[in-house]
Amino acid sequence: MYAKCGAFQKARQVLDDLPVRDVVTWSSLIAGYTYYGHATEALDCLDQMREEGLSPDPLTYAFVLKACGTTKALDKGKRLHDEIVEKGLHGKDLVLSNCLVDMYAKCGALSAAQEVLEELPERDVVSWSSLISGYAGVGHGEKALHLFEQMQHEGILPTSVTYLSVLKACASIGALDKGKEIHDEIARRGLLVNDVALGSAVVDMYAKCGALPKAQQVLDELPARNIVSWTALIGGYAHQGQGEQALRCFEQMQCEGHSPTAVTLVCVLTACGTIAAVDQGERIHNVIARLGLLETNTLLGNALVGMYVKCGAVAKAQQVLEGLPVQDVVSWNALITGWMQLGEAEQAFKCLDHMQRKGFTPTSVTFLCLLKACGNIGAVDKGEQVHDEIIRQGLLEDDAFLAMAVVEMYAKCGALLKARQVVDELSIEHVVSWNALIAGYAQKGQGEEALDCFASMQAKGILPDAETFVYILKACGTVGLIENAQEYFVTMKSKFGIKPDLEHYSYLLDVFGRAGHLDKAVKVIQKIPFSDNLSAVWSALLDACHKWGDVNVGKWAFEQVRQLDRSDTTVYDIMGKIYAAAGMQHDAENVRSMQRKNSVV
DNA sequence: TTAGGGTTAG
Repeated sequence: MYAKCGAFQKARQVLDDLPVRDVVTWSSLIAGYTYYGHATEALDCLDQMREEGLSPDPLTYAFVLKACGTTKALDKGKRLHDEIVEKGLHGKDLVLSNCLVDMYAKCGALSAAQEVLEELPERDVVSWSSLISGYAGVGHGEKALHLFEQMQHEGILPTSVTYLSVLKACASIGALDKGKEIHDEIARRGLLVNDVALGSAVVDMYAKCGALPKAQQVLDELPARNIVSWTALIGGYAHQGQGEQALRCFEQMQCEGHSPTAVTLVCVLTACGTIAAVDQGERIHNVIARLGLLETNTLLGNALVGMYVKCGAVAKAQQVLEGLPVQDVVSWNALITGWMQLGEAEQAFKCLDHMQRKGFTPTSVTFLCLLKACGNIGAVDKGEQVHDEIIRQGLLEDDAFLAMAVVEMYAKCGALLKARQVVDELSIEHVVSWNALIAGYAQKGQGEEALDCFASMQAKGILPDAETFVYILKACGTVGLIENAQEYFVTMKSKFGIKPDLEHYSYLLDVFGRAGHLDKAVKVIQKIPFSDNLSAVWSALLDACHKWGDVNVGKWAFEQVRQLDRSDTTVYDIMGKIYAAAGMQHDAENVRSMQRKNSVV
């Protein structure tokens, strides 16, 4: 009774005073500890009962396995598994077997969890849900959805708990269509009526898939909503950069009488950061300080530092960080990012020094940021020091993005030979580091070298991606390789299955535009299969018309673009220049007056 | 006795 009420001291005292103790006594205490999240104490009790010569029964095992899961005590869990097998309990007691699946899943040993499930003579929705939850929890959404299919194939009906994990899986991989399907199924089964958690998970799924109007609609129509449902929506808006919407929801939520939790406040701070709403952020900061939440919550402290950083108030961020009761490497990284973004590489390195003196070890994120700072200001020496440190820590071996950042740093500093050397010496080759190198050559106008890299990477068996072709086309433009560009544009789809996007069309058009082949540039623009955000492409064509003095194509392009978007004033400027350069002052003046009228409207 | 919703740095 005492254990169940969470009165552990009293429960323990009663147990200690008992003249005779048995498995049931101990199990009750262990159950209490486990239930209230005191996993370490639960595991200690197991050792103590063994010292008294008592042997755990299936019930005891169930509780301690749960404790192993919450503390990620995989080794201990494995030993218990062995014991259970030795005692012949495995496969006899489905509840116990499910606890094993769950223990492995929670410890991240997902293949072990799956193995246990597959060996079971019979399994139920809990066995499957445990495994699915494990995969969904670490972001392996595809795998989780696949297991969900398999479960249904065995004729097992999902429960609300299963759906929670499946929705999480959809959210983690942005599987909107699948998520919608699940939502429909849940609604059809009437499960949303009295399950706030499930409703929140649906809101979260839509929000994480970027379908915010739908997320909002679901929240509005929920029979019951709580702080979690609101937080999911606010977090969704914040992540999509829709800070105003997030803050509006935050207001509405409070009007409905829900008090924010630390998690809500983290999301709201993120929202403030996306729209640089430093005043609002400061108000939240005051609320947090008043409630004393920073004492216990590092995440909130980090979010606060991140908010000031994103608002550009980096000095303030530093001040806040220094005053935090608990700091961690994330807040330091946020600060270093802040200085980097302001172009203050010196300050960024000072922070590195500071954090190391405080005993924090820099992570890949720290190095990524410092490399960016060096690249931005061309500090190749500093960059080389960072590179050496990364090698010393052995981080280049398994982090392709860090390798890419090293290459990018050297390339941006103009040390292209060094960049090439790094790529050649990488133990794990990945397309992103080649992309950084090719981009570097393209940026410096060394088109031939860029194409040479492209050949080398393919010779090594690395497949190009969409980004590779962006830089390849750009490289062709810098040296006027028209035929090559056309060929690459065709083969990226035919040979590599990469559908060209707007950026590819823009660079192809630019190749022709730069070379004066305006007829070909026009053909490119006519072939673009999308209609949104085309103004930059039209501007590029007009620029080319200006460069080559082609009034006719210019006039045609000008009319087309005016039908698309009359508010874009830059095209009037260019058209005016084209007329003026051709000596057509009257037409030039006409365009300018159109522009004036337009800006009045 | 078994599965469970919202959060930070690039």
